[in-house]
Amino acid sequence: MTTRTRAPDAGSLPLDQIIAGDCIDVMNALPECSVDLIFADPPYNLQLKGALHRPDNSEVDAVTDDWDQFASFAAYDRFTREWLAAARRILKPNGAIWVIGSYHNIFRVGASLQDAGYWILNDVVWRKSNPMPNFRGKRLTNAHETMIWASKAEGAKYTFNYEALKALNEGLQMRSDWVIPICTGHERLKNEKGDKAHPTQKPEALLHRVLLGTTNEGDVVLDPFFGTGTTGAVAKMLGRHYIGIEREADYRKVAEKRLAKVRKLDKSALEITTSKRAEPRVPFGQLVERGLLRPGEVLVNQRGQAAKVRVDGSLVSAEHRGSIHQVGALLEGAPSCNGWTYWQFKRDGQLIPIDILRQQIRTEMGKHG
Amino acid sequence: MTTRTRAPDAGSLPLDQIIAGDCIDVMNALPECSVDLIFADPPYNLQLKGALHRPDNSEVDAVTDDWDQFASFAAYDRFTREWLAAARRILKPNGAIWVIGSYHNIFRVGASLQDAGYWILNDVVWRKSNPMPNFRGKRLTNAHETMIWASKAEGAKYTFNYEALKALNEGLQMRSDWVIPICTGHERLKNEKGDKAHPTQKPEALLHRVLLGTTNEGDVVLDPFFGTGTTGAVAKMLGRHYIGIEREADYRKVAEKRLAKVRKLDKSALEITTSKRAEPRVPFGQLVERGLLRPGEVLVNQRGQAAKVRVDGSLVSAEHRGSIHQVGALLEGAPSCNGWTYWQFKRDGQLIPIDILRQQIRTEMGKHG
DNA sequence: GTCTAATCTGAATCACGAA
DNA sequence: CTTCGTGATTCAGATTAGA
Repeated sequence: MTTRTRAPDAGSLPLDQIIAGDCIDVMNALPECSVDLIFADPPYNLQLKGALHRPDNSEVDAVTDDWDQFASFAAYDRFTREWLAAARRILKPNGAIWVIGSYHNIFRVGASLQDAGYWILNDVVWRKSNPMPNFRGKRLTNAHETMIWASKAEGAKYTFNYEALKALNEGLQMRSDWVIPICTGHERLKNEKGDKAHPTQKPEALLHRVLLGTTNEGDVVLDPFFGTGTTGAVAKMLGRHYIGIEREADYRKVAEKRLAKVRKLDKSALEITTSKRAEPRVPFGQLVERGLLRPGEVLVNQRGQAAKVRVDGSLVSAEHRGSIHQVGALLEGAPSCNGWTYWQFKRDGQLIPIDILRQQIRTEMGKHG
Repeated sequence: MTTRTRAPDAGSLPLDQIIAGDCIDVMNALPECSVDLIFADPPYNLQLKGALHRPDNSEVDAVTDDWDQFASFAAYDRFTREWLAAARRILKPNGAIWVIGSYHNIFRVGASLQDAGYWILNDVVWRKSNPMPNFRGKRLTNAHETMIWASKAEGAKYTFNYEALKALNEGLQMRSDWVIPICTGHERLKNEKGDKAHPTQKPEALLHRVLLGTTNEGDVVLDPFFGTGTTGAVAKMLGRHYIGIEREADYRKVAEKRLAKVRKLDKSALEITTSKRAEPRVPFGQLVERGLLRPGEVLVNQRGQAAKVRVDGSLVSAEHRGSIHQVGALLEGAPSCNGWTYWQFKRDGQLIPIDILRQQIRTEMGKHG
């Protein structure tokens, strides 16, 4: 494995290498119809303004790198259309592309994909199990990113390993929403100073699922925004060839080092057993939203004390207000209380524990909560 | 409640009604800057080809209605830009919009929203607990739809009931991924023949969360693609005004019947948990004026550092002077500090947070109007 | 060493009213 | 329009420090 310092001659394919340079120039120098899959994590164009502090006054280390700065939506669109066109030229007729983004850029990317002639197969939601909260309480926690999976054209015979993904999902068809933690801990690459080497390193689990599901062993996977090489690392591990393109020398250096350590897995090791998930948490408010309890309805405890359900899923008793757990604890003078087993509601003259309703919701959610 | 057969005169706002007609014409006839929220479920432009059968050979009842047919992406974009512009004109400056869609149309809608000057606040994923499987095994189960929440412009003061949504999620910040079942069972409206009255009826739980989180009681909510009136039903229940626009007489008829049955929830059920931000401001000096704290009295922080209260409500420590917030920030070397939660005073040997005194004043203010 | 508590951090379009 | 002061606001998980 070596890093090339200039684009390769047309006709040859620089397998398992990182190529230095602008991805549009480099892709334009590669032979057409030669690549099986492209995975792209382009700049998101975040348009951040001032600094942001956590409630404890620490400062959030935001993405303020030059490569994420664009003068306007029009400039971002131009850039997007150019790299998407270059990518489409080098894709084999039955090749496919994945692009990941957030609400800042993904709508522009998706529209440009369609305009360029790609055919969208699915959009996939990466649901983060541990996202950064919204510290100021001004919006919803931005807890997901979106990936678009598209074939080169309508009617193309793209690769889809249906059974492999089904096995990965405990025998159930793989859905379009994937729960995966963000990249932290040992997996997160550090530079010499001990800081994160790249501000937006993606988890290997994400690429694992993408490559397992939409490429075959020996396929060529190209990543035009290679960064620290997650795509290459997972490709190598899974026995796929990779081609990385990266402008920044610092990122290339980290990626080279990373890739040198990766070994291809043997087939038996690729089969993973997934641990059984804990029962999904059901917020009490969902019973109200779903009409299982009416706002204004009265719950009672064992001693006959009553509390009224409010429209936001909080309770009000004669003296207290709060969650089902808080009001229960206050009525009992206890430090805590499991509201699910504490409260009952009335149906047809019968008192029924509200936990019955939670079980009902969990059944509906199946394994996908 | 009556159905109007033509657009209303400019200047008047037809509250709690369903208006017959094309949504662009009708919106253009409404007064500008008059609506608090728009919820839109536009045609998805599904581009379905042949019939689809389940493994048991039964046929899937697909969306093949005329209103979902567009000649091209360009035609769909034209339509989208027009209704988004009409919608933006009638929005109040601090109004907001929600649009729901799937990967077929949502990228075009999102890009058009941004181009029209709307400012995206979040994209929200509706994760279906019970989606239709992919019968052919050719793609991932399409298990979600995407909603975009956007303000009329960057910097606008949109409505966001942070604490109410947090309560609905049992005390945790509401995330951008919502697990809600699709609309089935008794909630799913049927026509005279017993078939579903509308092919894409949305669940009330979805609208419950949207309206609770981003409107206030008495707000005006407009739905330009009203269908069978889910937006109106939830709005009425939650004490919001609705305006529905719908072209198809069959849908209007079903919606009229549905809305006639809906009752507004009673006042106590409608109360939501509110943010401290909404509470009246209490200057620290009032504690001194009212004799809750004596001038000369000493406050201490967690680390035992002291500061003396002066007659004008300012503090003096060994090295700093200023407001409770300024002295706290200086002692911590922090960019800011909430003095109310930072300082404590002593009573009967006990250390008590000064915020208790502010709450006391607020309670008194409440009693006196 | 072992268990517990404190600390740190992640693609973030993150305040607002008075003067 | 800008400037200024008040004061509201976080979840999961990994790592480090302490008992």
